[in-house]
Amino acid sequence: MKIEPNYCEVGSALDIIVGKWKPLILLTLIEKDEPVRFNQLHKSIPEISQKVLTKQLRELESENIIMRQVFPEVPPRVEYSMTSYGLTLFPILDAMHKWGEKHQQLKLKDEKPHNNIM
Amino acid sequence: MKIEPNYCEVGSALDIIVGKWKPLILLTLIEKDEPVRFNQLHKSIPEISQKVLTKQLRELESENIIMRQVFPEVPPRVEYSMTSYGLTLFPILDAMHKWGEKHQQLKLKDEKPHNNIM
DNA sequence: CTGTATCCATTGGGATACTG
DNA sequence: CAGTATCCCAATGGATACAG
Repeated sequence: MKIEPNYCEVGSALDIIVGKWKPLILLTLIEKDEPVRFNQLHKSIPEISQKVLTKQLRELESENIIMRQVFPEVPPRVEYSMTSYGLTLFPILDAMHKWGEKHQQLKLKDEKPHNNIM
Repeated sequence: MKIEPNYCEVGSALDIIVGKWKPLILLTLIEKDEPVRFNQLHKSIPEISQKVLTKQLRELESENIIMRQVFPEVPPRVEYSMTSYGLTLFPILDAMHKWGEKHQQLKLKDEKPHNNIM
């Protein structure tokens, strides 16, 4: 284990990923593997409000994790996609995903069968 | 890439790690590799207030990521250590650390040499 | 030494309505 | 379609003082 807390860089990755919907946004973009329109993104994650979706996209964009392409058409079209730099985050997302899967399964296993009356 | 956004578990890992000082706390405990007293922890991370340190420790403990051992002595002694479950987070922290290192170095490279007058 | 208890400022995110 | 603009709330974290 060669991690030096006093020279810790974990924060920089975390800062980028953290945001209630950012992992989901990133995973969606990674999975589709092609530019995705704003509205598609919103449909993939309906629980998020437009304001927040826009904000998190802007933040990811400003970190150069995702790309925003505007097509001067009517109606307007804006497409988002991962940058190659953004894709370097994949090992992190993947590690978290794998961990989460296991963790979540354990949680489910621990749950009592729902045979309680009432 | 086998990540399904609609069945996304990334959040569960993230929820545990997120907290302004949690990564640092975890890395410290992992690095020392032995029980660490509250005060030692505080000295390792002096910028954190007692209140917040306590709170983040409590949260990690309630997720079973770290262990809290109280020794009924005077003056009181309380030692914290990683649980074996907590250690399963290591691949995630490690992935983030490696990414951060690279990322940070790039940032440093991009900086201008500080030879500007004033 | 290892905490609580208060009080406070900032932020993140949600609901809703409006716009080019 | 792809956003802004407001208003609002809850949660996070910081400063400080106190306690067993």
